[in-house]
Amino acid sequence: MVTIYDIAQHANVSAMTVSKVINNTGRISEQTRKRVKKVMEELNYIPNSNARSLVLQQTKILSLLITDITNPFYTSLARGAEDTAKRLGYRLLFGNSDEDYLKEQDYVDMVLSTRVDGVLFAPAGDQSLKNLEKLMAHKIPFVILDRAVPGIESDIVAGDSKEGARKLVDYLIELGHSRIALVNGSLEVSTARLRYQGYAESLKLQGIELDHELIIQKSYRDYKDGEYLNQLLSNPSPPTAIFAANNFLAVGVIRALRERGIRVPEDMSVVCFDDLDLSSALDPFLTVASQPAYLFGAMGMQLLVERIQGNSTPDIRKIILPSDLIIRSSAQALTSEYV
Amino acid sequence: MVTIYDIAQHANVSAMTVSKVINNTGRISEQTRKRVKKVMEELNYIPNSNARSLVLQQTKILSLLITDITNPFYTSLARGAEDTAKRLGYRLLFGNSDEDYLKEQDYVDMVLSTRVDGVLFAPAGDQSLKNLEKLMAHKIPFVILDRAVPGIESDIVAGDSKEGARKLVDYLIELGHSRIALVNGSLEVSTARLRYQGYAESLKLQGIELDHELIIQKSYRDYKDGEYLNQLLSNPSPPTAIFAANNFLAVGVIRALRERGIRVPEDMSVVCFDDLDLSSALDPFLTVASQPAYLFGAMGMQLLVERIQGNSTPDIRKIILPSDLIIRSSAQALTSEYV
DNA sequence: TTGTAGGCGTTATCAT
DNA sequence: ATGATAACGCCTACAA
Repeated sequence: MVTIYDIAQHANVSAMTVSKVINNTGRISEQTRKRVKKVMEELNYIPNSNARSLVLQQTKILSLLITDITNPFYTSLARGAEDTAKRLGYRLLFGNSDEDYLKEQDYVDMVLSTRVDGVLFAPAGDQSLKNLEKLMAHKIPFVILDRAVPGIESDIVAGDSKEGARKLVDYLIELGHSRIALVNGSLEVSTARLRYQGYAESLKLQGIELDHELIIQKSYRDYKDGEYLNQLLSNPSPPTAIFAANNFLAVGVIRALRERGIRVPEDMSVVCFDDLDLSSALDPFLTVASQPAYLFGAMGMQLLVERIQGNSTPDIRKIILPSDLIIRSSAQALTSEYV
Repeated sequence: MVTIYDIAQHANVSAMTVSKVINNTGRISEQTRKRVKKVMEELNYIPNSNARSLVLQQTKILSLLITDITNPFYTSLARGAEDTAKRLGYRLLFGNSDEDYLKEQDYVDMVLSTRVDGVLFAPAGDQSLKNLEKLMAHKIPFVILDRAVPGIESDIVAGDSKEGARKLVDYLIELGHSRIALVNGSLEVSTARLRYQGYAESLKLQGIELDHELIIQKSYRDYKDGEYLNQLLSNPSPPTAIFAANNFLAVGVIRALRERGIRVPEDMSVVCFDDLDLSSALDPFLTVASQPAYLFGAMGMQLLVERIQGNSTPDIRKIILPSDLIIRSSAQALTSEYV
């Protein structure tokens, strides 16, 4: 491998001079600068950033931890993070936790050994607490994305889950629904709790009693199996609408409904959190509370880098991004016969 | 930061002994091993992989370069790559080229300075040649994904684009279509060329003359604007079916058709390469040639690591993965009135 | 079984 | 304007 010494030798200067040319630091004559640059070209020299990291005590590597790149929400988020990282001169290390805080832990160890300059962290859930604490113990700056973790005070970019849920449920109520089921993520996850709260508040404000029989807990990733629908449907007074707490769950719900011969929205209205991007472009069907996923990543990355580079320690910043109610056709007014 | 020396000191041994404990190398008494491990725990020691990389001359970092993580095809591919990399003990550096070989070049430079052990490379197109050559010049092993690049002989995992295209067009012909348009990617990209060839061959075998007026060139990413449809539709003998060379293009085609009040499949049949995953789960609409995207990533990663770790230099391996014709409802038989 | 010396490629500091 | 030296944290080779 060609090193800085090779360049130095070929250019008849010291390694130090080469280093200065590379980093535009210190004073060197235009003449030698030219000569050195020429040699670097000829020898195809590329500085070894590991060696650099070692002495500089910074890697210019950031890491992005999400639960599943396969979910369009995180996919856009990742894109925002990557674009911004690149723009700011950072490389991006990447990992999926699969909503599993143990996988997350492995990843945190990886990240620590890499000595990344910071982490963009979309936690699996409350159990991520110890993983985050580990990061703190090692003084690795991080910004939390999407899900707050009780016990952790840090910069965060999240959506307004409660408000979004409220909009969705309000909308269903406007359409005349009162038996509204909630297919939710695990309550170990802040967004699921908030979406539940929004759901409950909305019902309460409209004077609709909350029926725990209409509430299902899943993991955000468990969308294949629609078994839980049986519980909902066998209810003496079954729901006429379902609020799915995220896009995956909604897809699962709709598929399961169709398997049972239940049409959406004719027989059952369905709404959810998070959009489906391409799907929605193809077929504007799902009524959703859409979150600006790209911004989550982009702003999170921005905050992270600011914190890393900030000489002072500014106050903790919490950015709450609103969601948009996008009304399409998966929910419809309850026809009088059902009322 | 706590280093190997701190551990050594606290455990009353030399740094070397600690190193041996960490790497399970050389012989050390169970007693000191225990003691050292205990100290490492207490001090929260995590080895610095940069320092390690420097002396070992390997980083245990691989990189994945794709054109757009936002495309479900690459998203699944990325997932396969990540899972496999993790399983094999590698970290993954990540980048989007946006079908732009200049962005790709930036990324290659990044990758070189990181001294990654290898690269999983989904090229933007034929112009990626020089980027690949740069990798070769620096002796960085790589595996090409999805798109072959003329002039480069390397391990590759790709789909059978020609065959897939043929299946799709054969299917359309079976349905009675003969005026079949092709909305293709740039011919600077191997898959676009092969899909064109498959299209042409299929037509020829069925005795249908190829009409260049029915062929559109786009970039695989240009799917927003449906302007090109006008050319197709104003044809004196307009197409009754459209073969879109990838999922993005298909979405663009369908949206543009709908904007013009043209129904799919009633007024126009549409098929394409690559599936839409979640979309298709929600609404099995598009008839596609589906490629095993996850496998592209997983197998590619496997090949890459084998090449990196392989003591010998085995022959170049070319893996061609078949695509599946998935018949749904976006294409239908041509009714007699149009024949 | 354990330790010493030297080096991986770079840069900060301080001379010259 | 340029260079010598030491250091970043770790590991290989060799010695004890």
